[in-house]
Amino acid sequence: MEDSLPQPTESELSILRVLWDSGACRVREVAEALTERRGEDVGYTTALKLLQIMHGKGLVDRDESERSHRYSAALPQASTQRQMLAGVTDKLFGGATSELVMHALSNQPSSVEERAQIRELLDRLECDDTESEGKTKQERNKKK
Amino acid sequence: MEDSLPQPTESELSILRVLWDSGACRVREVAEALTERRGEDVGYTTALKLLQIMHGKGLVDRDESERSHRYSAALPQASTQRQMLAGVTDKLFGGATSELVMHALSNQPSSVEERAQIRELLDRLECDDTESEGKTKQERNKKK
DNA sequence: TTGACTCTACGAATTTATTCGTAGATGATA
DNA sequence: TATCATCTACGAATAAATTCGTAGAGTCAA
Repeated sequence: MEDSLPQPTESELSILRVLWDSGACRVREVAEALTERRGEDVGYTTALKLLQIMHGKGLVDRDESERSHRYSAALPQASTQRQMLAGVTDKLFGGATSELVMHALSNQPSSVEERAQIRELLDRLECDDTESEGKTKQERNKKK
Repeated sequence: MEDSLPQPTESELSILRVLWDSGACRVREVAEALTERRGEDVGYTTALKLLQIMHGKGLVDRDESERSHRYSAALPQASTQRQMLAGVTDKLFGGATSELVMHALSNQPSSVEERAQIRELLDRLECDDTESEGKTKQERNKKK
């Protein structure tokens, strides 16, 4: 257990990205950021309504201590990325992470530095596997 | 240019997966496969309607030579995976492929063999970069 | 040729997501 | 106090995705 909130919709995700980038925001700031990021105007009440819905779902926290409320993402970016990425891996690759990874690498350009970083991570993962020799993968992944 | 069809919706994607796995299918087969894959019953006419819509969008081809039509995916699986993965990379990681890759690897277990395969791919990509030394990345990626 | 069965087509109900207008409260200020 | 700007709340219009019912045609066999 850790999150288990509803998956954000497309628009909700774009709002979360604003909040992750900028920290707690007022409605006006969110509406302006959205307007800037898409080319198109996003009305004030549109942003407000979305934030209210997201608050209802628990996706954002709300600080009501001032008249203009401040909203912030309820979950850290990494945790949402993980949850949604797992969904994509399932829906698009039948759960095969390595397929997803290889597709991503083959189809989108990467720099030498990025690849080096990925190799490092792979090495670290190799280590983890070695350390826990003798345990099954299930045991290793058990959280508690 | 290569595909440029509308992105399949969630249900449409689940139908495409049936077609990719099984090749050309009749409506009945699709409906049954869907019913099996989700735990829940998917009505015959539901599958039919979806396939008709997808045919309208160009997502599937239809062979009408027999009374019960046969549907097949219009695009290969890999090409759809690439297109949708690019979308996810944008929406979830602001376009940073390497971030997506590292998240995927850190958060979902992988086997030694899979990691070896990924390293191989990374090496191959390294080669490509070396071969085209002196050219800018843009030049290298230019298609024609 | 009648009846049971299966198929396509299509309209329509339902659900979910998105956008926006309006009402009423609050606060600053002339 | 009257006016203006800004805020929240909320209903409702719109759009998109999903599900299903029914009509009508083709096929087969008794």
